[in-house]
Amino acid sequence: MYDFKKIEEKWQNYWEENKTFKTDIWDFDKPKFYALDMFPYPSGQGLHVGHPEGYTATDIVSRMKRMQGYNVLHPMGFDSFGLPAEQYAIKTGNHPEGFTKKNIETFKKQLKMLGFSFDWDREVSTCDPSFYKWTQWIFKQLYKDGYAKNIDMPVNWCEELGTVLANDEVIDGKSERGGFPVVRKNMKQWVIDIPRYADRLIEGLNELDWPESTKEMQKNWIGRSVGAHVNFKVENSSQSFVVFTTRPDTLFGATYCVLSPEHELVEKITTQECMFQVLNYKNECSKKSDLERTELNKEKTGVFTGSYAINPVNNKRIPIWIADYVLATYGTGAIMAVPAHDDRDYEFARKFNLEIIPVIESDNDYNVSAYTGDGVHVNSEFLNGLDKSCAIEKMVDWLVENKVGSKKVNYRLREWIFARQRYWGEPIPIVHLDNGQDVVLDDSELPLVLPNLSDYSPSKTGASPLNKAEDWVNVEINGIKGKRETSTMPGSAGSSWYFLRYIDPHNDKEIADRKLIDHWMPVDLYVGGPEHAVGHLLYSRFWNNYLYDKGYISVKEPFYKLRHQGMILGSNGEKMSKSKGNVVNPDEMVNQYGADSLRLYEMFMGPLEAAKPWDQNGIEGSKRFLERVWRLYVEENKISDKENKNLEKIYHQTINKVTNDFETMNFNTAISQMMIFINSVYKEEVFPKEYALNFLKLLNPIAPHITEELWQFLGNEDSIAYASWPVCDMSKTKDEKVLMVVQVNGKVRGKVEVDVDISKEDMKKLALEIENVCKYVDGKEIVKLIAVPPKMLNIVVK
RNA sequence: GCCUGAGUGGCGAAAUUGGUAGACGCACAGGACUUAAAAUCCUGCGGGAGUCAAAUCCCGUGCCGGUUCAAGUCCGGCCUUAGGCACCA
Repeated sequence: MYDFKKIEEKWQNYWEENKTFKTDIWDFDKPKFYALDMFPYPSGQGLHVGHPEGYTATDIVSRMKRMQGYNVLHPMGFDSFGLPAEQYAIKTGNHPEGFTKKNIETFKKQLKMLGFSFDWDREVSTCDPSFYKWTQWIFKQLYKDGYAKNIDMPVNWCEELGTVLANDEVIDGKSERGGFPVVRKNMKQWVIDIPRYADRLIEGLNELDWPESTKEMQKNWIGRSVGAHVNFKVENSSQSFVVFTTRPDTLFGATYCVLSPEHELVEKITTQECMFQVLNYKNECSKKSDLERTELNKEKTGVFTGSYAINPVNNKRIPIWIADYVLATYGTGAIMAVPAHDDRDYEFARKFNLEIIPVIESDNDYNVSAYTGDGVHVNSEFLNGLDKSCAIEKMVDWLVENKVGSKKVNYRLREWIFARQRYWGEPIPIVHLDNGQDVVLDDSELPLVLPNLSDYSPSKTGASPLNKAEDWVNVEINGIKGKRETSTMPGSAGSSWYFLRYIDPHNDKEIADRKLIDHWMPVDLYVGGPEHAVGHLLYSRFWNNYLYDKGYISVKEPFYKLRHQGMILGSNGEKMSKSKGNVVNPDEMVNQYGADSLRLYEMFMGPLEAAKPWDQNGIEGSKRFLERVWRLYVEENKISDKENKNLEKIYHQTINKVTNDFETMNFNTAISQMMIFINSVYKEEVFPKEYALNFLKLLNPIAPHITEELWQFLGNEDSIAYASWPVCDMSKTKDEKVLMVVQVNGKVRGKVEVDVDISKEDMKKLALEIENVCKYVDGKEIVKLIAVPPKMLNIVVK
């Protein structure tokens, strides 16, 4: 009987005791393979069934690579700073560390129960001071190089959470965690200047084996757009402002300008008569949250400043408005409006009766809409007759010549807001001295460890809970008093470089030994959810590129090959949630069917990246297959030293398909091939021992416990984990006879078994011996014969 | 609105370069074994026509059209759906 409980416990203990999966990190003789999972946040709920999906995928590849002679680094750790632990602390008054540690223990137990071949000696945890020492150290480098800055800026403020949020933590104007409203607020903030790496981060994508959709998402998130700056003078004033436009060629069609309400010039240029309404409008806008701004996006609003700008290209006098459809944070916070060729400007112009001048030829009705298509320029003096790209080029030349503008690239990507007003995060190693200077801590003072608190709750004013630790906050450096920075780093800090730490997790001199980094980076395979497509994966790439530039790493890009696992849905096809009662618990599944069955089922469900509904019968079917394998080996008495020619072909085909499918991560089809193989063996009297042994190796990456047990049952003393991967003899995968399909005019009319090396003439001859084929050919003229020897012959008749 | 994917039996899904659509599994039905049940094994399983049974024929990969001897696969135009972005000038 297949007693999975006994078997799984036995082998998990064996692996642990023998340190079977410990990586010999300094062994550079074998080729290396670094297989990485996105490490989990150790929540109080424990693992859900989605976790083992991605982890099994990397585990399969890792186990195969080990058998193929690679030195494999396959680590696991915990992204352990974060909000739930902090909220637990606020509620109970207990330190979040205890809660986090307990959760990590639960996670580890669950991960071990699933039989993953992690090297647990390399475990890292981002909240561990010996780890965050180096997070702080990297921050320090960024600070010294001017990438980390403490500046006054509008931020996403969440009142409920009492902290600022990064752009990717705000969804539809609400916080990603909790769904609380988020407003814009000006605050002194730590930011990291990621836009300076924007071009690098776009270019780097080219060399990566990543899903195209993820690359596309990153490109869109960075949002590079090429255009021009144009300088507009304010009439009867010494003031001027710069606008950013991607369409400098439409400058002759600019009929007004718009400044964002937050633009610094607004008060300076507004006339006395307009001042009241302008200030009023400004005030209204400042009160709007992001959510309201997007909700109100149906109707454009704005007010006239009373002033006029001079269009540099034709000295035309055009009104200056302010409107919140122009964003303060993008470009220069000011635009030239070309209502004839831009939908937003058109809408605004129609509402406020502003002039619309077409400068691109079309038969568009400007009473109905703007024309945003391409065409030849008109009403544009020296641009008339030119197409878009020529006109842009010529206009930019003109702007430069006349010193009123220049070419300019803008990015949608904003600075990375790198501070949270929270307790449970890495302290920022900065002291603000009373003399106004900021000082970064000396390396010898790292890690700067979090102080204990009795009350972890944030203050409503936005001050970090760390302010309450007065002994910790107040310091003196060289006789000058000062206060420590009290905001902490965001969750994405530690996760932006943890993959480097696995390489040398106990090193207290540097991030990791340089020789080890050189050997082991980049990560060869990285698997995680698509929800990290922009946040984590962009930040990590940025830090890695930066550390490369600093000479600490030898590769620019950290993750060579990336794959996402799709979400496992409830059996009703909806997202699993407690309220819907469709949650599947992995502990229960392991308890009922075993880890091997769960792993097998999750890999058999469908393509890794697809969203798939859970089917309770499916996991039973997977267990049934493992039981079938078990009986074949233990009860059927077919295994012997005899040969069996009948199995030769399918055996080699199976090695070939499983190896290729594991490599390309098509696990579902690899499994179906193994099922086909086992079905064939059942039909035979003799199962050659060599085949039996090698099949276990193929199945081992997916179902490691049962295969270890059967491996031992067949007389082996060592673990199967390092047995050499079977090699396929391609010459034996070919058939001698194949089924030839005979078509007449593209429709299948007959089938006949033929030799693989059949000639075209013989194909025709055999085809015309088939009665049903003759029925369609007789009495007609054969126009053409299309042969794909030996598989298919199509007879075209008239 | 824009950018990515995806749409194939009752269900999850297969299908190198265009070349037998539905492998493998689930569910279901019938049978064998059993006093009986479970387990296991065998058989069938897209729809329709046809037949005692078969042979055989027609239709069928979201919809409409096209290219081709041949289209799930390529091209054009839609529809639906998932994810991402969204007043980014």
